[in-house]
Amino acid sequence: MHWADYTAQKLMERGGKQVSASGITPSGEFHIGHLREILSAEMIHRACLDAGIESKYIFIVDSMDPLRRVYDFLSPEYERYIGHPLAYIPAPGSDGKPSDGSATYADHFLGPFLNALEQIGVCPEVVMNHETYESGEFAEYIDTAISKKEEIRRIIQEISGRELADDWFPYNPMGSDGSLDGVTVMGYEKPFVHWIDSLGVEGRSDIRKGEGKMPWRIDWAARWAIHGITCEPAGKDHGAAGGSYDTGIPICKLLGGEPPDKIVYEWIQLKGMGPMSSSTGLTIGPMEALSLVPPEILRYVVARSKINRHIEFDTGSALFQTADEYERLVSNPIADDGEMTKRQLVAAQTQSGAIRLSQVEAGANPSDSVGGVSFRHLSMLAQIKASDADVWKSLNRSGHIQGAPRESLVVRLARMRTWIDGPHFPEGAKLEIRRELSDEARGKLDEGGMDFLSVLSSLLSECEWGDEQISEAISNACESAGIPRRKGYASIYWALIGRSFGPKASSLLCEIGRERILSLLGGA
RNA sequence: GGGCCUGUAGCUUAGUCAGGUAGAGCGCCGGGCUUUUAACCCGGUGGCCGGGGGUUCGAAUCCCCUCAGGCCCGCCA
Repeated sequence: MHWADYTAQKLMERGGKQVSASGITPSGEFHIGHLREILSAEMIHRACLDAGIESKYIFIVDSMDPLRRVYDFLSPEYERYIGHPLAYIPAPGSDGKPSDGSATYADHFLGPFLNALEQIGVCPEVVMNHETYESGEFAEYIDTAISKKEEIRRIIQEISGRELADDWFPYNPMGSDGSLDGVTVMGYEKPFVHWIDSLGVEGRSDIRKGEGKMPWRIDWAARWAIHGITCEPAGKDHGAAGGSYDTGIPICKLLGGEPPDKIVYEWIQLKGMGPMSSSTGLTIGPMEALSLVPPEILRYVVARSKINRHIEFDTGSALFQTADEYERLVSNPIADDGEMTKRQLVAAQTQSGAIRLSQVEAGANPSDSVGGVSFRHLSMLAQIKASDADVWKSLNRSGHIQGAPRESLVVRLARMRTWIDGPHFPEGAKLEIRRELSDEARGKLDEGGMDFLSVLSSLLSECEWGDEQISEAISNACESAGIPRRKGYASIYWALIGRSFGPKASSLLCEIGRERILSLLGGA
C-alpha cells in the first residue's frame, strides 16, 4: 500500500474530519525540498479524499517568523530588519536592497511558489500565520501558555534537554522598533504583556493582535489546536528525538488540543551535493524544476519514494529513467492475474497508488498525462526539429496525435526545449549529427556494415525523399548487403550519431536532408 | 556526547511493522520483429540480503554487537 493511503487509513481510525497541513518559513527563495513538505501532506490529503474521508489541506506560511540574519542575496541594509517578522518588512529588489514596501518580504517569496504549486495541482488553503495572530485566534492559547508557563518550561527542558533561561517567557512581544529580539517581559495582565526593549523603551503588547508571537515550539503546538490539524508531516529536523515534534505533542495537549501523530519525512538532496538550504544558495527552485520537468513527473519523484527515504533529485539522465518508469506504469499497469504472491500484490498496489497520486488533477486518467507522446520521443523531436510546427507535423505523420496538439503537449515541448538548451540536459541524450564518417564509426563497422552504407547511399541518392521511401531503402540495402536489419540500423546510428542505437532512423534521415546524408555516407 | 535513517543483482529498489523457497525495473547478453517511438516480444546473465553472534523447525525480517554512508540535536523542509 502506498504510504499516503496507509496514513489515510490510520487517520480514518482516528476518525472525524481530517486537516492536513504544511508550514514553511518564507525566508528566501523556495526550493525543490519545500515541494516534499507540501506534497507529503497534500498526497495524504488526497488519499483521505480517495478513501471517502472528509479532508482539507492548509498551507501555513510562517510570516510571523523574524528575519534571522542578512542572507547572501540581501543587501547590508537588511541589518536593521533582523528580528522583525517577515510579514512586516519590505521585499528585496533585484539588487537585494529593500524595495518601496509595496510588497512584503513574505509575499515576495511566496507568490512564485504558490504559482508553481498551482502548476503541480496543489491548491492549498493558504494561512498567513501573522494574520492568525492579528485576528486574535492565538490569544486564548497565549493566555493558557502564560498561565501554564512552568509546565511548558518543564516539557521543553525534559524532552529537548535544553536549558531555558530564567527570564524565559512563552510569548515574545514586539519592541518599539518592531523587532522581536531583545525584548524583556516585565509582566502580564491579560490581555497585555508588558515589556522593555533593547532601546530601554517600555510598552505593552496586546496578545489579541499581531504585537508579538510565541516561540516556535509553542506556536506550532497552538496552531495544531487552532486549525484542528490532524496530520502534518515534518522534516526530519523537527522529527529528531527531543525535537519540536516531540515537545509539540504534550504542549498541544496542555493547551487543550488534540495533536496529530508524528510523521517525519526525509529530505531531498541534489545529486552529489548534500542537503539544500535557502541560505547557502545551493538550490534548484520549484520554478526552475518546473521549467524542465512535466509536473506529473515531479509529483511522481515524491510519490514513488517511501516517505522516510532520501530523494536524490537529478535533472540529468535520471529524469529520462523516471519518466520512462512513469510512462511504463501508466501504459502497462501491473494487473492482478490471480497468481501474484502477496508481496507482488503489495508492490503493484503501491505503484498504482504512486501513479494515482502523481496526477496533477486528482482523479484524472493517467494516460491523459502522457498525451500519447513519450518523454524520450519528444526529446528527440525537439532536438532534430527546429520549429514547433515541424514537431506537430511529425507527430501527426507518425500517428501520435491527430490535428493540433493539446495545450499540455505544447507546454511539455516548451519545457523540453528549456531542458535541452540548459545546463542540466545529459550529454548522453544529446543528438550530435555527424558531418562525416568518424574513425570511431569505421572501427565499429565491419565489411558488411560498410557495404550496407554504400548501397544505402546509392539507393538514397535516387529515391523520393520521404519517410517511407527511406525506410524501404534501408530494408533493401540490408538485403542487398546480406546483413540482418538490426545490424543495418546499428550501422546507420554509428555513422550518424556515434552510437549503436537512436531514434527512428527513417525520420532522422528524412529530417536531416538528402544532401547532408549523402555527403556523410559518401565516405563509406 | 545524544538520537534518527539507510545498507538487498552492475544501477534504482520491493519485501522488514504481522519470520515461511529473495521479487521487480533499468542495464547487459542472445534471439525475434520485411516501418526502431532510444519502442515492442521471447529467453538468458546476475544476490553468502554490509559483517558477526543469538532466538527459532525456519531469519533480509526479531534480539544483541559491529562496520559503512547520510542526517538531526539555535533557525532551516
